[in-house]
Amino acid sequence: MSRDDLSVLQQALNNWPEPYTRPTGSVVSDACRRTLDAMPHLGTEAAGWRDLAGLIRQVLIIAKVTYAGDPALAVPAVTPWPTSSDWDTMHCAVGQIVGQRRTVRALDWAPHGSEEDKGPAAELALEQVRATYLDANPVYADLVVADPFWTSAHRFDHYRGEPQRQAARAAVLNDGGSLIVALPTGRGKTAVAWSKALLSDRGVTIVVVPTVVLALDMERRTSEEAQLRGEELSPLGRFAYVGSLAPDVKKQLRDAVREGSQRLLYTSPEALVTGLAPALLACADAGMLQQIVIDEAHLVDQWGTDFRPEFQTMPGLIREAYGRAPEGKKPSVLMLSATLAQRPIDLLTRLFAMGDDPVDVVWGSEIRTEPAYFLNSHLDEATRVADVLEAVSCLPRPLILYTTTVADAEDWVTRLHDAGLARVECVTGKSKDDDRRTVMERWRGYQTDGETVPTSLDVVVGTSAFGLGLDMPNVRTVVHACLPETIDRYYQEVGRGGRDGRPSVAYLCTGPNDGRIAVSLNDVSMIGDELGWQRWRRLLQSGTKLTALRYRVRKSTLPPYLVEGYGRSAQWNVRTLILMAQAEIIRLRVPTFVAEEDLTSEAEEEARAAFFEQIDDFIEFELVNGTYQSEQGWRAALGRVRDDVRTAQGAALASLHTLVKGEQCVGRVIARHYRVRIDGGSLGTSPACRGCPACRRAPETSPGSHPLEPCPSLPAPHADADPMQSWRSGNAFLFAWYDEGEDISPLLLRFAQRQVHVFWGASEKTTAKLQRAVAQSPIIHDDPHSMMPLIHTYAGPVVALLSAPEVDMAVQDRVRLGLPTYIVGPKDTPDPTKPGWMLRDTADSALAAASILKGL
DNA sequence: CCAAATCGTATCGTT
Repeated sequence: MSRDDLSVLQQALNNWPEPYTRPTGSVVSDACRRTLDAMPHLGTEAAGWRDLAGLIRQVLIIAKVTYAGDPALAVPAVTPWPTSSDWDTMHCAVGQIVGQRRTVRALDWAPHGSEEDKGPAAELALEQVRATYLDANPVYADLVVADPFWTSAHRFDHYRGEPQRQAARAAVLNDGGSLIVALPTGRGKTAVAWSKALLSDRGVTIVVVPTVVLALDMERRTSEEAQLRGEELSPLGRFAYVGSLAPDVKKQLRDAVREGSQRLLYTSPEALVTGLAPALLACADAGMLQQIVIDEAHLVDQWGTDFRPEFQTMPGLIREAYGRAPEGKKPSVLMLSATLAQRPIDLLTRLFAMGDDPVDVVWGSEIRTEPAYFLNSHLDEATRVADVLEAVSCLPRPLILYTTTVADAEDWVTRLHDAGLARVECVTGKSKDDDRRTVMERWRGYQTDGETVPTSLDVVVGTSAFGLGLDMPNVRTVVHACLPETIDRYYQEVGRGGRDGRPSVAYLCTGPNDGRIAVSLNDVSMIGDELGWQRWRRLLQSGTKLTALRYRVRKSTLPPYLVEGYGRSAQWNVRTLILMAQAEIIRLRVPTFVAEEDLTSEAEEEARAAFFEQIDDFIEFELVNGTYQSEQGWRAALGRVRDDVRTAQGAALASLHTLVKGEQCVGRVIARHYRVRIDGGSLGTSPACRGCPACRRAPETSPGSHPLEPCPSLPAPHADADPMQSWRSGNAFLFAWYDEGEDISPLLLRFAQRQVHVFWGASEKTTAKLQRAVAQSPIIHDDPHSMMPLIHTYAGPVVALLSAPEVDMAVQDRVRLGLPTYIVGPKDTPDPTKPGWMLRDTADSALAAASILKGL
């Protein structure tokens, strides 16, 4: 990708200050392209000497690591180009000035941290930074062959690895249950979320995303997909329901959801529980609500508790929809995230359990292998500033500089400008939507519509506002000039680098005041015992009891200790109820209008009008059990929730302090945070580390950057999941035998039609044919040669096709475990457990294929 | 008093 870097760039340098056009067909790196984009603006507001020096340095190192040798470029030695001492600070060596030019060579440089400046650790540090410049595409592990349903839904021939395969299977097999899927970024979770919708020809899938930008981005992708398949997935051709839409468009979208013709719709939690709620319920009533997807599901915990409560009132609406949907047409709930730790898993498991079934988890969690970590902590702010400036100057672009506060981000932009870096902009929560979009386009060098534009930014300084849904694969460096308040935030921000699978650098450089800011942000504001109890009593007293366990209360209810309502009081009531829902004292529900009996139609109309007038102020819940009555029990339960939150938050900050010390491997500390326990089982995340201070000091102890790929197991189907059960007459297996030469495809088809999804031992051609025949029912091809064939573990029904008159070991094991199995084999298959006997004579359930076909 | 973002609907009926 960098073949012509040096010749092209040298030409451009020779031409300067005259404009230069790169020959068509030349192949240059991203860094070279950026240099060419910057050069005409050198000396103006748009490009400074340090921008050019940083980019030229990057081009030289790319050439060095890609082709070896010690390449040089002849660079103008006149203002505004860097002076000799400027090049020095940029870790570049210069030659004598000849004819107003001098040669420049790049020297290796790595952020210096706790490891020795010399010796093997320092050498490793340089090597790990060098790897970031290597201009070569990563070698991916073998692709996994697609299941027939995956090909049918998406036309993909392969999965992006084992975790995606298991996630996709679980999502499509999920029938009215709640499922949490941990899948790393870049493993194609969008396709996983779409499968159910694209496989069927009816039903509505609502995808809840945290921001409008994401909703619009996904709308674009969905439109493209719909166009490509020539299918109408929305009567309006719209897929995002956001506040800024015109009222009539919103109405049409609601109507489309109501009648079930909107196949896919992206929206926010707020819109879901307000504007869309009635349409959603009507859709569920009609049995057309197929699936609700919660994208970035960790935010239910991270944002739901004290920032955007709708993330946690949302399950109330979903539960309502679930309850109303006819039996057999219950909506499935799919929660997706790349970064799930114990606390969010616990919370999602509690809040999103519908009906009596527990929430299932498919654990494909992986640690990113791209970053090499560098750490440094300064006791003095001035040295930190100098250190960060050096890192931002010398590390490869595109680069993100994270701070915690908005003021720091803005200060850094000024500081970098003053230092000669002009291709720098800032994105914080204060930035306007337009500005954010412009920054992305100028930084990436192409617009949302794919149109290429010149790059005019290499560095973005941001707070945590910069990142959600960030679509930029080739970020090479992430620098933190702060101490993030949780390891989740740190890991998420580090993970913005190296999305293309190529190495990146993560440099965490803390200063003296960072600890204080981190602690204050780490503290989640929750209502206390005393005030909470008073609020709860008052809510209950002034509320309406709707049924034995169900209440409607008003958010605006004032607690006894307040005489005047200020805006925040209502918020605290909601927070109190949210905390109680976390404590499982109550379950939140959505306010619904129920007409009283024996009312005249006018009176009912009036009641309805009054209800909708106040609906914003209403919140409904049901009591999970009677413990609310005891103040002691209430306090204890809420205390536990608060403790849980505080403990989790505290641990998430403590992990970061552990990191900063540099004594433990960064990859291991992160992996440890993403290890969870559920139902007594433990779900681990394999540690991985391309490099960090601890591993550089003791490389022999490093977990290395090739972790085991996870192969999550599929959840067991919930009750009554085998519609063929009667054919096994209570036994684990049915033996369906056929005569020599008999065509068994009608039998397999019958199994598929009766909702058996997993086929083992059949050829890919056979299962693909089955999928075409049943179309909407997912067919899973269980490959005997895959890492973990389903036949060994899957607790749902499996059709096992014998290739010879002989029961394979895997099938025997399955039968021994008592797992539901339909063995299809030749008539003369012997019983492996009774020498001399035929299976058709010994099996409790054995039938000829022909008689099964007749009976079905 | 340190960061993060979103949002306003609805209606009838019965084996």
